[in-house]
Amino acid sequence: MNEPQPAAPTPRWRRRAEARPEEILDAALEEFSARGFDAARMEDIAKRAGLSKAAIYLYFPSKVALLEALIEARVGPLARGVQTLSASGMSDPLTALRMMATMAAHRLGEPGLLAVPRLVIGISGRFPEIAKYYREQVVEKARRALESLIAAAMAKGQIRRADKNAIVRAFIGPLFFEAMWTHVLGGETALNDPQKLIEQQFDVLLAGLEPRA
Amino acid sequence: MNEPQPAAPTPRWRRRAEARPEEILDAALEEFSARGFDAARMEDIAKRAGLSKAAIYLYFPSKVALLEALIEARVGPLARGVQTLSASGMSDPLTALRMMATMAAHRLGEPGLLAVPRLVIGISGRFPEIAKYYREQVVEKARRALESLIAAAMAKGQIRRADKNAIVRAFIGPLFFEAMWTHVLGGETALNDPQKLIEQQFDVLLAGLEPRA
Amino acid sequence: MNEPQPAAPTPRWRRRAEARPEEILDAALEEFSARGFDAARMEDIAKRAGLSKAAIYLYFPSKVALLEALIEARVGPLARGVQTLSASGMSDPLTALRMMATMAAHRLGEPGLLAVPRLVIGISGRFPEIAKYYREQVVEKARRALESLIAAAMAKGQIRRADKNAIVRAFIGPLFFEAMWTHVLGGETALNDPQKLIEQQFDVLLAGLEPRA
Amino acid sequence: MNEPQPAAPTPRWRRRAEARPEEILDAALEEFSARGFDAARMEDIAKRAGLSKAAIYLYFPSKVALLEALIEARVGPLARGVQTLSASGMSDPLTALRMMATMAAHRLGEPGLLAVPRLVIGISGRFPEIAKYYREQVVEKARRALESLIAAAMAKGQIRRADKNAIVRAFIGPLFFEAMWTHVLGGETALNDPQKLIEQQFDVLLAGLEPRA
DNA sequence: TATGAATGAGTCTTCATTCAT
DNA sequence: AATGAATGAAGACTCATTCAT
Repeated sequence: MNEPQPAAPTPRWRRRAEARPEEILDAALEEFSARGFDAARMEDIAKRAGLSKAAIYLYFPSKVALLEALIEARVGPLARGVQTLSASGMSDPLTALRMMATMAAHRLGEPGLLAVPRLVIGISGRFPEIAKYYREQVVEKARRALESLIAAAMAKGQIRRADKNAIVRAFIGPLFFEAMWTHVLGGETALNDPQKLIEQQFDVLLAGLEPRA
Repeated sequence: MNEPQPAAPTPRWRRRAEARPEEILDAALEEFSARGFDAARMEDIAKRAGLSKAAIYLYFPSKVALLEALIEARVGPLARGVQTLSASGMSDPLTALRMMATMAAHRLGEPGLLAVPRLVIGISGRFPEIAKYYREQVVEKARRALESLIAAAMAKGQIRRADKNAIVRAFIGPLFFEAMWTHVLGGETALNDPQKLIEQQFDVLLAGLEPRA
Repeated sequence: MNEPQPAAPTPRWRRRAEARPEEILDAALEEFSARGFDAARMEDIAKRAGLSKAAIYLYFPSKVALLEALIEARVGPLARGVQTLSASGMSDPLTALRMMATMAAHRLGEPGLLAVPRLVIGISGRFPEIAKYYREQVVEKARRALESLIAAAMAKGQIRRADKNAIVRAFIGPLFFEAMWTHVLGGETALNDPQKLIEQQFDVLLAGLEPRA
Repeated sequence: MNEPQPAAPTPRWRRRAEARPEEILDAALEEFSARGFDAARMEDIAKRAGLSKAAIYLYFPSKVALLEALIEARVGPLARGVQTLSASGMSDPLTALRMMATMAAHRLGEPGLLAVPRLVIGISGRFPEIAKYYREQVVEKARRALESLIAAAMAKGQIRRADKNAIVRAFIGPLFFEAMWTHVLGGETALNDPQKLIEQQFDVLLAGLEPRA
């Protein structure tokens, strides 16, 4: 008796249980975003995740731990995405850059796009470690990835030589600013037509980077 | 005898009392920045301002009111500064823009430069009204001021015609990003030589805006 | 085997939890009575109820809510009692009145008899709504019940016709005054022999109401 | 120059100053009545009396002292009034009683009539001493005065012999109840026609006290 | 006499966290 | 795995009272 459950069909409730941490993180992100880390209440997170307050502690030992897990969970995919993208674009870096910008522009419409960065900014005073972690794992990686593309583009003569660092900033900065403006400060602008937005932006940037005659 | 009391002596304690609100706001900004609005304790703010907890309530009726007063107090000068600057630069807009960029770059080194914006970002979820206020009073105004300068530069043929909105973003975005990177996320980069930083940046931007032959 | 669990065991702690609100109300009444609503401390109420301060808030959302719940809880039974009593005495109203007076006289000895009315009087300035509620639910109802009995007694010729309102006052007033005198102002008088007290009182009253020849 | 102000007319400000304590007591009574002793704020009392918070402490050393002074100030006249009244009515006690009832009935309309008693009731739990003082100085004295009158009326054969204590209660009780009902609990009744009210009441009472044939 | 400024002590209320079941 | 109940610790806010002027 008590034979091994053949091929372990993973009863539904178990799958649920396994999904729990993820659900909790989602709920936490929403609450943290809406209220800020300190004002967010564990009880609300629990309710949103469909659990009791106490149940969260079965998965995360504390509120801070929940925050850390949340950041970590959101950081991985992002970082990987950026790297894959840049790696795969090495053959034609300029096109790759343009595609990335286009993708970014399209995603600018998504609410919640900046949820994590905004959260990180909000807590950066209280948890510098987390801010540092985020910088290293996301911003720095993205920066490096972009730098590689730019370096490649220069090497191929697609753009003229200039300070790579400045170019990275010129590339990310405006997008970041636009996103902040829209999603954090509540402004409503050029986003109606993201495609146009990014073209204009890229125009200006690329015009400045055209290989000189 | 009984000469006119020269310029009203104003007993020391009174001057003190009049200076209080400002001292409190300073203390509040420091605490809010360090801990975030919710985690900051009124008692710490009071201590930092050299008062008792209760005394703060003689000047501000609540923690939120303190926050609002703080934002408001910091917003006025900033907005005014930007407008003055842009107004006075209308005769030679391109030079004005370059000067503004230079000034900004130099101030990038100041810690606390982003204290208010960071704070605003942190509370934007909980107090959208404040975020909106900041956007309208600071960011929007700055944006418009820059736009005027840019329009003037175009009109004078100093730079080629292009989407003004995009140019504004291209101007502000990189600086904002750099500041965020440095002061909020704890990165340490090009700031060693702000002069160089801004030159590179401006180079890239202006190259793209050179009037076409 | 496995007989039906007789009458659902309900673990002790659960029964405890269910009894909590009542225990808290008792404790609250005692503290409110002893100190007055404003001077009473939630912590003392909690201690008296055998809970932590915070636990009270699991059952009542605020101090005022606790007060309201308390009044409401004490009002129901009282009102019902009065009405039952008067209804059941309709066949011989005079006797019923005498019985009610006797009962009242006997209860005059109980300390805490006036706890709720005194509390209501004390807060009537600050919470007129509660005072009104108490008047309508208790005093008014009692008044009406007595009036019915008196009307019935008149109809039956047990007492002479006179202003019913005046008779009600003549009936309640002295008892109320005596109770106030004793329990609130700390006087100590005729209460030693409540039976005698009420007889004298009733004598005077009834003599005035004897049907005229 | 600077001659002696002839006959010291007591400069106006001084008279004001002398009137201060009384003004403060008035203000205190109003605030205490409206909010209850504990909820009343010294600042509000001061404002109502036209002084600064701190100035009150020039006249009364503490909030409790203010309360005590208030009670004491209101008690004196009342007690004296009652005694004068009863003393002067000894020649025709029954008429005196009727007059007193009439006066009481007329004053029933005054809001604030019960302000002090209500206040005393409200604080009786916290300051039994004050309650006792009020009982002894006011209620007890009134009681005794009434008892004298009643005794005199009996001696003169104006009313039949009965328990004096009961008669006093029968006399005061209904009036007290009516006043409480109206001014404290917010009911609105027979007060429209106080003359009628008291006649009915007296009718019932006196009918029971008519000398038996 | 009078007051604006200041504060210490206290109270309500909240919330992350624990625990018995 | 899950939760209803409970609490300790903490923080915003209030207010009687004091003091320098």
